Amino acid sequence: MRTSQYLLATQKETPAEAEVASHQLMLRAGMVRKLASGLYNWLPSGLRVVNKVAAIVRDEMNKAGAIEISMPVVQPADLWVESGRWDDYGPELLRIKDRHQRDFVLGPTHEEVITDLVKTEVNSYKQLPLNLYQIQTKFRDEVRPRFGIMRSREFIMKDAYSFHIDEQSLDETYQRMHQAYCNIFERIGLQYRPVIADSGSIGGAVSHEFHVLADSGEDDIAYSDSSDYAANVELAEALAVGEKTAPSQRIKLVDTPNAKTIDAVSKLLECDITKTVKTLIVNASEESEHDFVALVLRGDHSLNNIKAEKLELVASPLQMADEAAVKAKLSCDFGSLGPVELGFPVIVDRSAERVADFVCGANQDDKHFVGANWESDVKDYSVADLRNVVEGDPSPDGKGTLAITKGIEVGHIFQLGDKYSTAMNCGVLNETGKHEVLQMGCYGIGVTRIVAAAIEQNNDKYGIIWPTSIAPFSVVIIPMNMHKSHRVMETAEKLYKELSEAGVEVLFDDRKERPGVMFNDMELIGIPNSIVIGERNLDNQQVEVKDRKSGEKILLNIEEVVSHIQNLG
RNA sequence: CGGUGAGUGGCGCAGCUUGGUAGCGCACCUGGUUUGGGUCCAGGGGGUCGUAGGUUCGAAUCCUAUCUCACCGACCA
Repeated sequence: MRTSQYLLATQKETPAEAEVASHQLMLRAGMVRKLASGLYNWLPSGLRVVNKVAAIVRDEMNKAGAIEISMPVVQPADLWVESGRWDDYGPELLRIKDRHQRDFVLGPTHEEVITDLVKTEVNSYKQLPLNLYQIQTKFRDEVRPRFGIMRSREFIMKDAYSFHIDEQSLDETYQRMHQAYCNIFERIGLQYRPVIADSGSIGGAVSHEFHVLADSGEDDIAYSDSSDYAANVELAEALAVGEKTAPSQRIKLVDTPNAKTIDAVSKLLECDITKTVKTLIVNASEESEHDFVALVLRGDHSLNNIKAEKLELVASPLQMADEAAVKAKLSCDFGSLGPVELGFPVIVDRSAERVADFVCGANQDDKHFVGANWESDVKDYSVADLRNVVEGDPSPDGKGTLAITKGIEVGHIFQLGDKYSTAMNCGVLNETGKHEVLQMGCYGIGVTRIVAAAIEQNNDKYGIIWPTSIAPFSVVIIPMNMHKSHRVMETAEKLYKELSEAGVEVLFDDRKERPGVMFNDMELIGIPNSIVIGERNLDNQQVEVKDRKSGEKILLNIEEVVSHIQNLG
């Protein structure tokens, strides 16, 4: 491709709306242009990258035994009513009507359509397992589209759905998809982690997210420094920390005027914050005989809502108790609560339970207890994992300690079980001739999001540094003053022809621009290699080949260039 | 949905307080100049000042309504 016949569309200035690196660079490098909030045009360079990513995903999916199909973006509402998600999905689902006033949706995902398809096309267990996928545009009417391509409303996703006669078969395919995803991210060349995830509202039991590690990520991931363990912070199990010491003090009531927070109390009483506990009152579940449940954490730890609401005694969704209602019962404010003689169930975090001689609220305004102990002073309580993990906690798998990093979710795989197949009555005849509902798995990869994530992870002050696997071009020819020098032009044309014929994706910057302009544009776009041709080196029949990532330059004889570039992979 | 801020040539912005010929930089076009890291000079084209209404002799500027966008929050396969 010649730049003179291409739409390069680079720009010097960064549009004010772009916050994150990938968004800024994609705009400046001429990859995308915004059409409206969360909607983007893909320009030639951007589309080339999208297609590269899609090709790798497609190849690995095929290798893993999945079969490509294509389903419509517009879907009839009936199917969503049938699955129950017409009501459950909320405003993120864009609903439209056709000319006959029939309801349709723009597909944010395709569980309904695929389940309906398989229901009619697959009738026997002999046709299973089956894993179907598509690479296709999705639409989600995000509350707040942001970060450019990272969270747009329209995006390209690879979504696969597998169907099984039993859970064992589902698990086999799930493991195979897990491996295929690892292959994809490794082949693209990104730093990533598979993490144990919450299956969320899509339902199902087992689930992993695949995260590209980058500081601008929206999710927090806890991972072990010495094993493969990684989990979303929301889910990471928090083991007990701190030594369990024997009680050495008797409980004592002290005045703590105006000390309503853990910080204030520990400061006033001059005690370490890890020797305090805090008490949070939440609404109890309906099955419970009480109105409230007290959740007790060590002073420096924070409550994990997801863990809390999974407890039997706790109402789901989790709801903090109304302060007035608590005051009516205990006649004190939130700032003076403690687990001693509360009159409703007390659940203590594992780490809080290890603290002896602790400081806690006395359930009287402006009073706290010091030297309190579980066995002697609280007596009736249970212990559970309630808190968020923090950096330095022991890893739940027993190997190493946890660190926390930011990640960009680029893939998510689920074992759905029979949620959709039951709702939509999707089954086959089994070996005994009886109708059996299918087990399902679903596996998504954000193709366009990977493009943005790759930039987040690979850029410098000059621009994008594409991994070779997904670069829009493998090499660019940058001639110095070609329009003045016949020798330069001849060499450039020759190399362009030879590289093109060798099947190398080569860009030829034949614009009548100054060298600095070309260097800057090509570094911004992030092409992995450039061939600089100038009078200077032609005297020795040589050209310069420069690596975008390392900045290293080497001189090569002209006839060596093509094989050298090919060997770079 | 709540909070904050912004809408002026393709992009980045000034002008608004105190109403009176719509400006600057980048980009674009023409000519020259320069040529291994975003040259320099001269000339040129392009804007219903988000939209609608109002006040006024006169509105980018003041008032009202409305739309759009961004950031923070809530929410989220």
